Amino acid sequence: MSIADDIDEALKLDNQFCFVLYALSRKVIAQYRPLLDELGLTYPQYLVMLVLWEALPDPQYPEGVSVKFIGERLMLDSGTLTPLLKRLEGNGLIHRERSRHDEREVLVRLSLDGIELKERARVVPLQLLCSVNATPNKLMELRDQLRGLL
Amino acid sequence: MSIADDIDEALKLDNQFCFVLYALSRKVIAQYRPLLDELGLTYPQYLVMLVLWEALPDPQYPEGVSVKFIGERLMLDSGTLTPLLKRLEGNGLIHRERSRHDEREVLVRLSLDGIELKERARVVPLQLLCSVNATPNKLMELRDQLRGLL
DNA sequence: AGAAATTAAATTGTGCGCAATTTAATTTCT
DNA sequence: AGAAATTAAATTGCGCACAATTTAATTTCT
Repeated sequence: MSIADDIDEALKLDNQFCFVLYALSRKVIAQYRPLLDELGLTYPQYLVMLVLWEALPDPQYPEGVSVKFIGERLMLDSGTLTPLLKRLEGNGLIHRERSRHDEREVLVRLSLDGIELKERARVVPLQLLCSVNATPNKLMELRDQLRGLL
Repeated sequence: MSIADDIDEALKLDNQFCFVLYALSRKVIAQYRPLLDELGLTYPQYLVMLVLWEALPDPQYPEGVSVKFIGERLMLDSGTLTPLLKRLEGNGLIHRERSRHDEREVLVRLSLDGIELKERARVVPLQLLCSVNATPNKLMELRDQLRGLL
């Protein structure tokens, strides 16, 4: 087995870590789709709602959280988030307004509908678990290993 | 710890397997970007080239491979592939033409530039490995575990 | 205080992904 | 053979991702 052969092997699709990651990520998101359709959310919108449901009860953010805050949690920039947040606002799930303390920031808060949606979203994680071909413990173990690469 | 608390835990961003998958997939693709920029390819275009470099020397496909074949390897449909292949054709890396045997099919072949590009792409897998924070063996192990979920 | 640098969002433009539909060719029935 | 069903790509439309730029507000220097 020569070095040239090693390089040829590395160029094969099935040997590529990143392709498996890319394909599996799309596959699992596809498994979320029917569940999130019920809530009227896309997967990235669902992630934003998770951030808001988790942070906004916290008295640390009485006026809402900034776009920057959401972007840091999800590793997304304003080019992705601004139009996404406008859609969530258009669907009545959130409010957006400029911060009074720092006019550069836009603060995002949940609307009543947005707060209520959390109850309907509670079934999603367990439902999804059923459609994945692995035990919860195995998934947690894999999750922790993958997180180490982030 | 009540069941309601378990559900609240499951709704937290950091506990979600899928978010880690989604974020890591984007992060690793971002690490490919500077390398692929050198080749004038996006990551999905690189994957198509990998399929072609791997399949087209095979005498089983003397006339090229169909869009369907590429789509099955990459788990992508014609809605994604048709415009992507048109861009690769526009950049002179591939040829596309209707099959004579079955006019429904479009056969994709490598151009001379497309064949030559493989030599320049040979450095990519090793270069990428250097930018990932894990040993090759660890990555192979993770890859095999993730592939089990595909 | 006033210029320069930094920061937060928004905007613009390109390229995916994917659902849904359309078009055209081939295969399967009867 | 001819209708019906199936198949392969293409097309249409929407929503991300992300690079690059712009706009406006705040902070840092001197």
